[in-house]
Amino acid sequence: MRIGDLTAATGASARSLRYYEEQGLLASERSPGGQRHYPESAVARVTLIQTLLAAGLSSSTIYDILPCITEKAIRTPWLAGRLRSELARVEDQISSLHRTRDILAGLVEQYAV
Amino acid sequence: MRIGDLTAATGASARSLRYYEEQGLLASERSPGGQRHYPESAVARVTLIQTLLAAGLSSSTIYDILPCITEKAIRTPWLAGRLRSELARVEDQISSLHRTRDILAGLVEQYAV
DNA sequence: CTAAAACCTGACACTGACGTCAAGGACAAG
DNA sequence: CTTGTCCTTGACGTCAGTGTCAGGTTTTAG
Repeated sequence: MRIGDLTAATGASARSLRYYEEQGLLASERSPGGQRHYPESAVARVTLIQTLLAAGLSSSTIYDILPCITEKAIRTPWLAGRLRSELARVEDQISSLHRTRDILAGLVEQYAV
Repeated sequence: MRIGDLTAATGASARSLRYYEEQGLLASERSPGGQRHYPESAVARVTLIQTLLAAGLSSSTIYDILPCITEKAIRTPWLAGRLRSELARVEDQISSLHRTRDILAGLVEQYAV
């Protein structure tokens, strides 16, 4: 598939897809004319990237952990620590969001009365 | 208290406090010489602002909803809708974070084996 | 009174994930 | 072959929250 098909399939803009490639998150083959071609699996990969980005992971963090999602063989102590610290960060963020949700929910409830 | 005391009490930088004021999130009295003075209640207010910012609310959104946190009398249909939509956004973000947490936790578990 | 510390405004810098525009090349359909 | 659509690279713009620096004023301690 070409880049237009991938944008249609994932909702990511062409700009974003090129950016992901620039950051090493997404690979592409090139046609003789230089145009990008993606395998079907790229759809899932882009979806995953979007999920992680939406969770506040930076592209460089995603760059670090993506390989160990797709190829399970890569296990280094450094990577394990990286994963754990990102997990901790995400859990912190979740509890922070819970606090905010409770604040907002309380307000909404007051309004409903 | 002066701005230095407030930074000490909240951890927010002086720059951030001035920014909050610029955005209408935080009020201050001025001394004859023009220096900011805050009431004790400013500590709680800044803490709240930081919580909401950390949850990804924009300063303009916080500007909208802050009055109805501190003064409960303000109830308009528009504001109620605003609150509900922000609540929905936060809850979406929480579930997105849960997905990411599950991904990371699964990886960490694989590594632990 | 004076020196030091704290504060002021204004402005520019930065980061990250894009949007957007320009100027041109690639490619399928007719 | 041509036309229209899709694609390319490169570069600059954006936004939000904050860092930081400059040059000047205020407040506090001694």
